[in-house]
Amino acid sequence: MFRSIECGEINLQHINESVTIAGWVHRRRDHGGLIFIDLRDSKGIVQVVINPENGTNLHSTGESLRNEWVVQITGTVQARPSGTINPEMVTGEIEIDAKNITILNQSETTPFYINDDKIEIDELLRLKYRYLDIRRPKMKNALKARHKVVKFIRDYLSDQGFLEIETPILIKSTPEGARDYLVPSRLYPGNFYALPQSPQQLKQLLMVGGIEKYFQIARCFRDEDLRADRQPEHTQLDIEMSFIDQEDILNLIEDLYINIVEQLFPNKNILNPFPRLTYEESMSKYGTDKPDLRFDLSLIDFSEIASKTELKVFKSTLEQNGIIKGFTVPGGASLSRKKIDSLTEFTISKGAKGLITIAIIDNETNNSTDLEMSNFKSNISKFLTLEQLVNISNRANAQKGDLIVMVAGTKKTTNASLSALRNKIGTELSLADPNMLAFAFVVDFPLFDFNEDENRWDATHHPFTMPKEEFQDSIENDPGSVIANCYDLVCNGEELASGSIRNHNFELQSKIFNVLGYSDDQIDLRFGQLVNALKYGAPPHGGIAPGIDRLLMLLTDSNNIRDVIAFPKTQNGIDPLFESPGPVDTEQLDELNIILKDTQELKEN
RNA sequence: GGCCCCGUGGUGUAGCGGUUUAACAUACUGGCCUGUCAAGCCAGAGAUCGCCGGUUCAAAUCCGGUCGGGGUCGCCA
Repeated sequence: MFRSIECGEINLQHINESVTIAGWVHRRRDHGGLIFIDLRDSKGIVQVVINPENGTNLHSTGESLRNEWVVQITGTVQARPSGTINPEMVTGEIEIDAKNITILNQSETTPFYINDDKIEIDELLRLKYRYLDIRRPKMKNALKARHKVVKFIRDYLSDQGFLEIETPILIKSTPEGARDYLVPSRLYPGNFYALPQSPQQLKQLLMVGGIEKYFQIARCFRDEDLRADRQPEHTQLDIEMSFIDQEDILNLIEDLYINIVEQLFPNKNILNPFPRLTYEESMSKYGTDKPDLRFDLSLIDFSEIASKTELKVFKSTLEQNGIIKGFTVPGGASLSRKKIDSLTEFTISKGAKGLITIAIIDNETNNSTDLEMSNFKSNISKFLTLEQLVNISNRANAQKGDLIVMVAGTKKTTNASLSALRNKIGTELSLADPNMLAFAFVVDFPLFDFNEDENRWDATHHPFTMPKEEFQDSIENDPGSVIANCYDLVCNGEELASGSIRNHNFELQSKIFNVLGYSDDQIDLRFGQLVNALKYGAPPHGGIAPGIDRLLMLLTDSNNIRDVIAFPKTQNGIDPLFESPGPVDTEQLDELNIILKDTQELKEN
């Protein structure tokens, strides 16, 4: 027996018991006589006292100990003398009177503090020594939380009759959407496997296979540029069900997520039930399909009022089919000139041409509720009449002391920049309750998206999404108008899940492929297996795929995805611990029939 | 590929043209110390300031390039 109990579990009930514990030296306090060791294992920390009266050898071993050495200690649990109880520690009422210490392993001085995670360490260093980083409470807690969530999901779905089924990691490249990671085939020179971007087609094939309720904690691979919330391999809860409609899936996810939060993260608040808004509503009210609903600041369309002014910006925007939108920042009139400038700069960086601001000053010269010219401080006030300014503030529902911000431009950039500005202001004015998880469903996405660059229709979600029944006749003659049985789960401005009801009918699926401009050969090459399967009694089915990493980010208050992944990659796709990707032996390449381009040439490209 | 921010002892920061032999905290090494818990006190070692080039009498400090990290736009069905 290596140990009889774990450090964090010892309490007053164990007084006078002899225990053997093992762990890492978290901290050492050497008083010359008494030596205190805080010993840490995965369950917690306990104080060990090394008393010189218990033997010279024991004491000199105690003196030699250093942080992060691994030791096994046998001793007696005793109550701490009065006045020395540490209320900050879970085990602060007791300590271990050491009788024997065995050094199991020594440690070099670690490259960063293990026993203090208040100091932010350079992330590259943390990743290079990830095994040490994981010893720190923040990472350990994130990984524990992750385990709990995944276990909860497995139990929950399993109880409801879902089967967890693994799908291959080596599949075929279906060049569309994200860039595939490729794996060369040894047995078939010149041919490649691809790592799945998601098990999409496989889970639909499982439905044709009669599984009816499938899930998987699935790894998904996409060779695209990374962000704070994106990794080249991320984990999805992949779900697919047969004989269900959209409501069944939304209800399932809503209930699952409410239970995860309520049972595992009771300090978090949620909106119950989850608000549902259509894509159209979300875009018009928040300028995005993944709104942060922890605060209001909803967008207002000023195009109508703007059309009645002589302001050049407004006129030219409207002439070019653009829009004028904005929102009211409560109390924003007191923001400094410098602050306003930085918000303007931010908005421009998100694609806007500029930012119009109208502050409604609460001045002493005008005590009445009626506003006069002196109440308006704005970069456009000299181009507008008092009546127009009052109309705008009425439309914006703005009071004295508030600030109205506006952007004029194309629908796309106006919404995008205002949405980003809304999030920024929400954060900076602390409008969002940090313990709130504002889950919401966004539904009724368009089926197709016009790709201006390539002058063709793209699938908004993916090509297997089913259009709503009432739009099925317009698929070919008015693709842009077609609304899909497609839905997202969003939370605090993050997209957490995406799903749809799929086409189980071969003819309908073919029509959609036609609109997307696929030739029969392309359909056969990329989707042949799925399209064929639809011909053999495919049941009505649909599903959803929530991102596990992003959910964990929100649940653990992490601000990037790497903090909830044990061994993540940097923004450039590097693993600093393994130094991957790395070169391979010529023999390995030979077996794969691969010849590298000249290294000089590789560098230049 | 574009834009923005960052790079100074092991770690986290300060210094932002000239008494700086680059400062502080902490970690580290040694000594003292029997009730600490971020133990304390004393002493010591440790960075040519990511790299290259330029401006200057003088560069950690200014400029250009480059490498690395982060954020973001493009991209991510």
